[in-house]
Amino acid sequence: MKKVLIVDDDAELRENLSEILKGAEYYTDMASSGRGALEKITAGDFDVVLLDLMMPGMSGMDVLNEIRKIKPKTKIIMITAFATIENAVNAIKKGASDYISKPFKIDELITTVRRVLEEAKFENSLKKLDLEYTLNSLSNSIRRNILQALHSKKVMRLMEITRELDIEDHTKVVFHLKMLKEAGIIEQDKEKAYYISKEGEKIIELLKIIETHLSKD
Amino acid sequence: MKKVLIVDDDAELRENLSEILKGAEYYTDMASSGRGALEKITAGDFDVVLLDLMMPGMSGMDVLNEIRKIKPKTKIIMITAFATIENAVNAIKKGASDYISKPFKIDELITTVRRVLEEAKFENSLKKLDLEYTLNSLSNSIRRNILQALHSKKVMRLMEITRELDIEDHTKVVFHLKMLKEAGIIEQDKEKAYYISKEGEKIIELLKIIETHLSKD
DNA sequence: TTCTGCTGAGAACATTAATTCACAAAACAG
DNA sequence: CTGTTTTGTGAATTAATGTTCTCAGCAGAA
Repeated sequence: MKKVLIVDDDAELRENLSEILKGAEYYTDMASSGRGALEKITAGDFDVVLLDLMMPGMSGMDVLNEIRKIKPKTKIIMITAFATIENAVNAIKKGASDYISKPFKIDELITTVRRVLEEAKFENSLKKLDLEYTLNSLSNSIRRNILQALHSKKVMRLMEITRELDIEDHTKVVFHLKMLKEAGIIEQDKEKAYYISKEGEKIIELLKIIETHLSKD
Repeated sequence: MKKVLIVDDDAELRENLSEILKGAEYYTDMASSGRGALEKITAGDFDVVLLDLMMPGMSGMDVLNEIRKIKPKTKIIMITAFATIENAVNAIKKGASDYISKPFKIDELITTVRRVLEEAKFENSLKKLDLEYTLNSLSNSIRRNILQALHSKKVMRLMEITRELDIEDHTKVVFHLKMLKEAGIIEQDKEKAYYISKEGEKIIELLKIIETHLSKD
C-alpha cells in the first residue's frame, strides 16, 4: 500500500484529500506545516507528498527543496490555487512531479497520484535493472570506504566522514556522497547527517559477498 | 603442488632438471620443442615454464611471446648458455621472470624457481584483494556482454564476439578483451579463441548473484 | 600470387569521472 | 555581534576510460 503525506494548513482540505485517497486504497498521513511535514518525511518513507505551496511559515518552495535534498526518491505533487499556476510550473522545474489546482475534481486527484506513482515505478525498475549504477558506485574506493564507515557508525556528518577517511578536501567527499545519494544508496536526515538507505543495505551485503567470493581461492 | 614445464631440446638436461625439481616437490612435465611446449601450455595450467632460448625450430623468443599472449599469468624462467646472457636480459624485458645460466647449480635452480613462485603468489593475492580490478571490469556493459556471450558459447573468436554483440568496429572489442585478459578473467587458446578462465567463472557467478540480489525486492 | 577476412597494435581523439579551488550561506561558539 | 566551523555549489582543471582510425601481419581462398 502506497504512502501519501498530505501537507496543507487548511484542515478541511486535508481531511477531504485524506478521505478520498483512503477510498482509493492509499495509506495517508497529514501535516499542517512545512516543518511538520519534513519531520514526518524524515522519519517515515512516503511515496508521494501532496504539498500546498501557499502556507504560513516555511514556504512551500523551501519545503520542496528540502524534500528533494533529503529524500530524492519521494515524489511531490503540488497543490495550488488557480491563481498561482505559474508557481506550480516553477515548482516542477525544481523537481516536483506534478500539480493539482485547488478547486479539484476527485478523479483528477486520484488520476494524478496514480500516474505519478506509475512513473516512479518505472524509474525504479529502470534503476534496479541498472546494475551499471550499482557497479559504478562500488568501483570507486573512496565510495566503498564511505559505505564502510557509514555501515559501522550508522550515522555520520560530512566532516566526520572526511576526517575518518583522512581526506583533506571536504568537497571531494561531498562529490562522492552526492553520487551515492543519487544512486539511492545513502540518504540524509534533516540534520544533514548521512545514513545508509534500505537499497544501500542490500549493496553493503553484496559487497561483503563479493569480497568473500574473491578472497576464497 | 606447483606444475613446472621444462622445455629444452637436450634430452639429458631435460631429465636432469626434471629429477631435481621432482626432488624439490614439484610436478614436472617436459617438451622438446617450442611447438610441443605451446600445446602443453594451452592444455594444462602450468605455474612455471623453464624455457631454453636456443632450440632448433621455433625460436625461444617466439615461444616466450606466445606464452605471454596466451597465458599471461604463467611465469617463465629462461635457460641460457653463459654466452647468451645478453639474450636473457632481452627475454626479461619481454616478460620472462628470471633466467638461469647453463652450467647451473642445483641450489641455484631451486632457489630461482621458488623465488619466482613466491613473487607470483604475491602478485596473485594482491590481485585477489583487488576488488577494484573486478568491479572495474564489471562496470562496463560491453565487457559484461562479452562475458555473457563467452559464458554461453564457451569459446569464441574475436569476430564472432564482435558480430554477436553487433559492434561495427572490431578494435573496440579488442580493447575490452585486452582489459578482461589483463584482469585474468578470460584467456586465449593458441587458435586465438577466447574463453573464460577459472577466475572468470567465479566472476560470472558473482555477476549472477549481483543481478538477482538487485532485482529481488 | 593476389585478394580477402581475421587479429591485433598504437596513436589521436572524445567522453566521462574525479579533483581542486574559490566562494558563500547557515549553524555555532565566544 | 563576530569569527569559526560545517555544509555545500559551480567552474576550471586533470586524470582515467573509451572510441575511432590507420595500419600491418598473417592465413586461407581464388
